[in-house]
Amino acid sequence: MRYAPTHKEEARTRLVEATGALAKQKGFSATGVDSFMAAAGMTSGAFYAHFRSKNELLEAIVANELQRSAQLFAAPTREQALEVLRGYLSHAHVEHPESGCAVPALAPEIARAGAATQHAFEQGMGALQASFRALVDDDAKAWALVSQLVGAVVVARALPSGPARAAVLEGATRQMELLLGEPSRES
Amino acid sequence: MRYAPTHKEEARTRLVEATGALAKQKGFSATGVDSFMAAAGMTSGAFYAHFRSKNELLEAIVANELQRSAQLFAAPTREQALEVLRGYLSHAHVEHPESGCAVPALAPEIARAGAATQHAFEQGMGALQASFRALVDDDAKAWALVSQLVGAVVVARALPSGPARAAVLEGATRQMELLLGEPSRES
DNA sequence: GTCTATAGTAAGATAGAC
DNA sequence: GTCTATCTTACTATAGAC
Repeated sequence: MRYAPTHKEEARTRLVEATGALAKQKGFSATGVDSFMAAAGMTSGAFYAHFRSKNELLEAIVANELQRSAQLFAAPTREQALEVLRGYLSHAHVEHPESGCAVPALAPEIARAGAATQHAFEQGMGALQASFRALVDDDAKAWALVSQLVGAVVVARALPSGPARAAVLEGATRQMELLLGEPSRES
Repeated sequence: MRYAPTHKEEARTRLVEATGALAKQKGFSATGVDSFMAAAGMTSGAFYAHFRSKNELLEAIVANELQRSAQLFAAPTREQALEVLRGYLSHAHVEHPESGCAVPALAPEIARAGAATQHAFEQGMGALQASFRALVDDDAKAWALVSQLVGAVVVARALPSGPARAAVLEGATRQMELLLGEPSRES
C-alpha cells in the first residue's frame, strides 16, 4: 500500500480531534461532512474510509472528548483539582467551546443520537464521575457537582456576555465551593 | 381580506407552540421548515408570511417557551413551588423534552444563534430567575439552582435510561433540597 | 487512503395563483 | 394567508481514478 500501516489510525485521530473542536463550536448536525473534512485538511470523499456514517463520527468524538476531559479532572492534588473546576466555570471556557468540555456543547445532540452514542457518553461520564468522587463525600454529590458545572456553562453560553452571564458563573462557583466544603475566595 | 383580522396572530401563536415542541424534541437546526410547518398543519410556503427567516422563528420560540416556564415556576406557595422543582428533575421530564423546559433542550443552539436570540433568552431567564429568588436567600443561589436543574436534565438526557441517569436526577434533587433548606424526602 | 466528480435528496427561501 | 411549484444551494453518501 502507498500509505504507512499507522497512517490510517493517525489520520483518524487527527480527524476526530479536528472535527470534535468544530462540532463543539458550530454544533454537530449543523456542520456538514465537507466542513468537517476541510477542518482536518482533507476532502469529503475520504470521510467514509474512516466512518460508515456521520453518526458514527459523533460516537467517536464523544468517546475521544470525554477521555480528554477525564484526564484533565484527574488532578494529582485537591488544590489542582479545584483550579480545574474554577477554570470550568470561567469566562474563557464559556467563550471558547471549541477547546472546552464536550458535555455542555454536545449533550442535547447526544441525547437525540442513537443508543450507541449514548452508551459512549455513559462510559465517558463514568470515568469523569470517578474523578469527582475523590473530591466529595458520596456518589450523589459527585453527580450534583457534574450537573452544576454543566448547567452553568450551558446557561452562561446562551446568555449574551454581560452581568447576567457573570452572575451565573459566580453563583455556580460559590455553590461548588460550598459543595466541596471549601472557603469562598475573595478577589 | 379573506381571513379574519385576528387570524394571523392566532396562526402565529399556533405556529410557535407547535414548532417549539418539535424543536425541543428533534433539535431546531436539525428540523426543516417543511417539518415545522407540517407540525402546525400548514405548508412551507406560508412560513414566510410570519417570519422573515428560520432564525427569527427560534427567537419567537425562545420568548414563548420561557414565558410559559416562568408561569409554571411562579407557584403561589412554597410547597407547590417545590413540587414543580421536583417535577423538573423527574424521569418524565427527561423522557419528554417536547413538553418540557426549553433551556436544556435548546440552550446550545441559542448560544450559537445571533445576538437577538440570546437577548430574548436573557429576558426570559430574568423572569424565571425572579421566581427563584423567592425560594432562596440571594441572587447567587438562585442562579446556582437554575444551573443545577438545567445541568441535571441535560446530562440525564444524554445518558441511556438506567441507573446512571437515575443517579444524576437523585443527586441533583438532594442538592436542590439542601440549597432550599428543605429536609430530604423518604420514599 | 485520498482525491475529483457526481448521484440523489433535502434544505432555506421565493413567485404567483387563489 | 395559504397553497403549489420552483430556484438555488447544501447535504449525505457513493464511484472510480490514482
